[in-house]
Amino acid sequence: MSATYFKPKKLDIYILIRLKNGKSERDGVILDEIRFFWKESEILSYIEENDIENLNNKSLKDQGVVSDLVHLINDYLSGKKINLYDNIKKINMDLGFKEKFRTEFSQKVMNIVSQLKHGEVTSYSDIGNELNSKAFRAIGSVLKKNPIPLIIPCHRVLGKNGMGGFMGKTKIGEEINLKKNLLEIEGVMEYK
DNA sequence: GAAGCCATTCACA
DNA sequence: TGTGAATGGCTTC
Repeated sequence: MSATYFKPKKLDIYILIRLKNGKSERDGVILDEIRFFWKESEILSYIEENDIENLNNKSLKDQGVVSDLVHLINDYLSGKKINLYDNIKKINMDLGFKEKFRTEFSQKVMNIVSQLKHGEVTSYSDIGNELNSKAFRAIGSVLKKNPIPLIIPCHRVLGKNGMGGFMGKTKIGEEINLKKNLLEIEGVMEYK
């Protein structure tokens, strides 16, 4: 397990990236988690609490992959119309999709969300319709557990009557503002 | 297994 | 607007 963090040029936040090596030698690097922080000190205590070793570890098999990912995220946040989900495959980084989402339902939800294009938004009920399910709230529950926001663009899922939640929160706060910021970067104006 | 939790939605006042 | 019921999958015990 290793981690690195950086401050993107365009947003006043810190982004922590956690990685782990695949099970076998042949496997590449698996993206374990992406997490946002508003203060540098919060990252350090999070790392301590979760017993993360090797911050900015240089021994990870392929450090190039990490800097590629940081570049990709910076490009995306600068307004370039790239789809991180598509691009991450090109840099030989694995998402550990099946490991992260174990139930059929959550895999289907995440599949739909990860197919959303840059600037495209949907709603919890639209996803439900696609799955022939009325489990709108369950869809929210799945998205809440998304450990790799940005890559799986859960910020592109809005409620029928407004923003909906983000990162576990439903009331307007820093988290939801970040969701708004991301949508603004993508040029999405049709939300309240 | 059952109860309780949810990043929702819709109808009705 | 605002409340309250319906909803179904997931987590926790």
